[in-house]
Order: sequence, then structure tokens, then C-alpha cells
Amino acid sequence: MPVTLKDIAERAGVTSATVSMVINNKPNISETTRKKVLKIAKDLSYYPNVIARGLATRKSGSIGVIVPNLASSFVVRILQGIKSTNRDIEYTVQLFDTIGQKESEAQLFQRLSRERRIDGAILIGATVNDDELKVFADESVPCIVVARTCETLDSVYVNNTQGAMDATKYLLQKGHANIACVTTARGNIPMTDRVKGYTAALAEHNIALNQNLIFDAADDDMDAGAAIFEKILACDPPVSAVFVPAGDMVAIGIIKEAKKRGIAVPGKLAVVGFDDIPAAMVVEPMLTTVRQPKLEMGDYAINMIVDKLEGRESGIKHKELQTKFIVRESA
Amino acid sequence: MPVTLKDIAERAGVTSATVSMVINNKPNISETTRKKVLKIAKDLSYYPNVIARGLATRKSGSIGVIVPNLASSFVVRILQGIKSTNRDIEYTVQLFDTIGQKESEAQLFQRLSRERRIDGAILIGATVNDDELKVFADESVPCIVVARTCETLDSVYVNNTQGAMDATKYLLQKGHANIACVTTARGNIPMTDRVKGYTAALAEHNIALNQNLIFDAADDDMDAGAAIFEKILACDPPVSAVFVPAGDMVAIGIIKEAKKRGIAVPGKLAVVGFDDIPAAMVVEPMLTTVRQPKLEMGDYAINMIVDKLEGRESGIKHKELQTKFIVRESA
DNA sequence: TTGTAGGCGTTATCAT
DNA sequence: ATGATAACGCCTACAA
Repeated sequence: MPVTLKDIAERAGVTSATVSMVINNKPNISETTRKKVLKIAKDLSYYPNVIARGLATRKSGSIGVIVPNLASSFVVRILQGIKSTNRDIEYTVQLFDTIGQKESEAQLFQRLSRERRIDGAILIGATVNDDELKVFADESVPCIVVARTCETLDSVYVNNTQGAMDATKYLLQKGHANIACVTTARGNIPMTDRVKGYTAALAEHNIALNQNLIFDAADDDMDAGAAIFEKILACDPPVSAVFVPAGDMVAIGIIKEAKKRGIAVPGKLAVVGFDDIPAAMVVEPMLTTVRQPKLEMGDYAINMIVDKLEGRESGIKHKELQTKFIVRESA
Repeated sequence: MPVTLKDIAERAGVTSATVSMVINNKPNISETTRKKVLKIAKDLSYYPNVIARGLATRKSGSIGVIVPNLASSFVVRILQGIKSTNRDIEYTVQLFDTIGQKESEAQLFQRLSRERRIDGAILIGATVNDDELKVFADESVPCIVVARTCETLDSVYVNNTQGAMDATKYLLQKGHANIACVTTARGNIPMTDRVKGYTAALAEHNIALNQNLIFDAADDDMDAGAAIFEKILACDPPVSAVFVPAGDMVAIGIIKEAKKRGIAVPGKLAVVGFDDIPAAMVVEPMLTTVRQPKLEMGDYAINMIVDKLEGRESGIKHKELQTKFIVRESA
């Protein structure tokens, strides 16, 4: 039988109300009873029942982290950021993914809120569309959107457009004119923004966007990259550089396939990735890429949601983090 | 104001007890009232308050996943396994890490149990020692240990010894006699088992264990590997092969440093890793390694804990999964 | 400073 | 088949 407030109260000769106040550090308790109660609590090794407490306070003490797919290394990295600064925070993290589920993220969020499972949420939302996002604002549970911009909700994201511009401009400056662009999962905001940046950089150099130079990778892996390489190779006039907003693994796939076919990287084909994953350092040549501050995004997100829950912050806040262009060897 | 059982009861002209029974699909309810109640519930878009339910049923409906450090890709992979089969399961996953925390995993588990936050737990426990593990068995909350053997608790782990033997034997068969071994975080069970396997394989070939050939990497990354390479290079007589139970990233660091110094891999130095991470496919030469079925471990763990919680299983169960030796190019 | 009393929203045990 | 009623363990006015 677990020990309850009542057990402590009986031994201390007070009521459970008093014990409760002691446990919660409320003022106006005499030092004597405070000490006595605390001692007994310790002796009995009392732990408050958080469920009962939650029922009384109408708070669950936990934050939901909703991700599309935990298989994505990008998502994992953000989660790591969340958890690592979550250390000093009294909220518990509940993890949900929506892939292969009948519920959309919006429905899931709605349910979690109404069931009172969570006090707040962090949504990694690159794949969620605007209409869905509207649902979130209607609930009384606050939510921070990570990895995409959003008018109606707090958000923390990265300047994808600028990051893509940096990469493309770099290539342009190196003398490349025919630069291919490899996307994936087109249509989500971050990817769209990156293509925008690519386009803008070209425009600055008076180069018109050539839709035939934009390729869509089937997936975010090396095989998809290898497949895309075929298509790039077939281009006429030949392309001398590829910018790969689809992600580093695709870029690595392109590099490896190029080498296999005897195309020198970066000599014959310069390759720039997006994200900066660990493998970017192991491929040869090492991958030049646009780094996203993933841990930082998680860090901001958890801090923002907690500020909101503690009432330190209201109104909608947006935080834009900066990408960083990392020059290595592949371009 | 959220809608409650009482709200539904009033409109339906019954008591909340009846509504509760309908919601929970209890028998002995007339079709008429069942239908009526269900309709009203739907109209009002009722969601049960899980906290109140938890107080009444004395269940939280959630499983705690306790990990030492989410920064480890090994841990993440297991977590992915857990979550991906968690899809069809009605338990919620709460995530806890212990790094940088004042609580040990044992203390954390104890608190979570007593506070009634979790109904069961999965501990990724390669780093937890035997004494600590004893605490777990004392709580009434069941726990599955992943990634290490354990007498007192259910466990799912990998045959590290066999995996290491496979790797070492392969090297031996290739004619290598002076085989270095690179560990890290020595002292935890999986690592110890791997060294055992290495030793046993040598013994089968009548080679005595040479402690000077065992190196301890400072960390699980490329830099640590590069540092170890220095030491390996200095060995006399020279070593022609390295087995790296420390992990693939360390192995990759060794390969890259070797190449930088003009030592051919696998020509002059054969390298075998442990784990099989994505980067193992991108390094050149591609890494020969011992694959651990990480997703599968997570999968087993979540299934075991749920079986236990649903009362389908009692007694202590152990599940040993098999490693697989993957021959690629580095050995 | 402490006790009394009621409520948080469900479930569960009896009756009826 | 349904209704009363009492938990579940904690919090919080309000009263004393």
C-alpha cells in the first residue's frame, strides 16, 4: 500500500490539508509542524500521487512532443535538443508519432488536449499543412511549431531561404552556371523555401530558373541520390554542380554514384548538401553543406512552451534561427 | 468547459455511472440507452479525462522509457523500434534520460513508479550496474531491461560474445594473427562480453590474449578512432587487423586516419566495426561490421512490457537476439 | 496556523 | 438494466 497524505497526517496529528500545504511549500505553516511533517514524509518515503494531484490541479505536468516520423534523423536531432534542455524542467515529455496512424497530427493534438494528457505540445511540423494547423490554435493547450513558419502559432524555424541562397551563391561564385537542385517531399514549407533561395540566388546572377534542373528524390537516402545522379548525368548542357536541399544523405548518394562512374567530385561535379549530418564528415570528399541548428531548435521550443505554461509569456512568438554554410571538400 | 460524463448523463436522463459503462463497453446495457448515450457523447464531442480515469483505475496508461543518453545513436535506434511497434498499442510513451541528472536510473525509476506516473518501464541499461538493477525488482512496476543481460528482470539483449567471436574468427581466417581490439566505456556488460568473444576466438586459434593489443577509445566518435590509430601504428610487432567493439564511428575514425597516413585499408590494416550505423555504408572502404538488431530490440521490449501489463505474461523472460556479421570492404 | 468540507471526473460495488 | 454511493488521493477556499 502506497503511503498517502492521510497516512502522514495521522502520524503527525494534523489533517491532510496541512500536510499538503507543507509538501507544496505553502506559506503560513509553523516551523514545528513543517519539520515534523517533513520528517514523517521522509521516514515513510512518501511520494505524491501525480495523478491525484493532476485531477485536483487540472494539470498533467507533461508536454507532448508530436513528430511525423521518428525515423528521420532530423526529427531525432530536434528531440535530442528538447530532451537535453528539458533536464532542468519539471515537465515530463510524452512522445507521439503519427506515421502509420489513423489520426493526423491535428486530430492527435486535439485528442491529447481534450483528454487532458498534456499541458502543452511541441509539434515538429514541416509536413503539416496550414489548414491542419488551424485546429491547433483552437485548443486551450498551447503548442509550439518547430521547423516551419506559422502565423497562428508560436514557431521556431530556420531561415531555409537564406541557407539555400548561401549555398547557391557559393556555387555561382565558383563559376558554376548550370546548377541542378535536388528536392524531396516537395510541397512542404521548408523545401519550398529552399527552392526559393536557390531561385533567388540564380536571379541575382541573371540566370533564369530551369525547371528541368530540378529533380525530386524518391526518398531521403543514398539510393535515391544514386538514382538522381543518373538523371543529372543525362542533362544537356551538362551540369557542373548540384545543390541538394533534399538532405545530406541524398547528396552523399550522388557523390558516391558519381565516383563510381568516374566523375570527379568536386572536379567535374560539385555537390552541396543540406543539414549537416555526421556522415557528412565521413564521405570522401567531405560534404560541403548547409548546417541547420537542430539541437538549438529543440532547445528553443521547449523553453518557449515552458515559458508559456508558466505564464511568463503570452502572445505569439516566432524565432528564426540561422543556418550556417559549411565549406568542406565536395564543393 | 470540457464536457464530462455528468453532462452526458443529464441530457440522456441517466446517471454518470451508466454513461461510464457505455463508454467503456461494459455489458448489460440496453441497446436503446447505449445508442442514445453514444450519440450524445459524439454530439458533444466528449473525451474522457484520462487523469480522472487514472485516479479511479490506479493506472496511468503510460510506459516510461529510461535511457542513459539520448545522444547515442544506439539508444535512438532502439527508441525508434519501441515507437514503431508502439503504434498499435494503447500506452503512451514517456521519455526520460539520466545524463546530467542528479538521479540515477534506479532512483528515477523508483520515483516514477511511486508517483504513479508509469505502469511499466523499459530501461536501456547497458550502463547500469547490478546493484542498481536490484532496486528495480523491488518496485511493483514491471520493467524490461534492454541491451544487457539481467537475472532479476526481464531482458532483451544481443549475443555480444558471439558477435565478437564471429568478427574475430573472420579476421583469423583471413590470416591475421596480430589483431588489435578497441573498446570504450569498458566495464559495462556488453563491452565485456565482446572482449570475451574476441578472447575466445583467439583462444580457439591458440593465440594468447595480449593486453597490449586492447585499446580504450576516449569516446564513441571519429576523433577517438584517429587517436587510437596512432597507438595501433606504434605496435610492434605490427598489427594487421583491428576489431572495434567500441562502435562503428570509432572504426571509421581509424579507417580515415589510416588512409590519411597512407596505410591501405584493408590491404595493410583490416578494420571491423560493431553495430552497423548508416555511415558504415558511406566510408570508403565500406565498413565490415557486426550488426545489432536495434529496432528489433525495441520491438521486443515494448511487446514484452505490454504483455506483462495486460497480464498475459508473468515470470521473468529473457530474449537473446542474434547479431549478424556483415562483410563489406574494410576487412 | 490549522481544520473542515467539497470538488476534480472516473470507476466500481452494491442495491434495486 | 440502471441508480446510489462511495472511493481514488490531492488541493483549496473558507472558517475557526
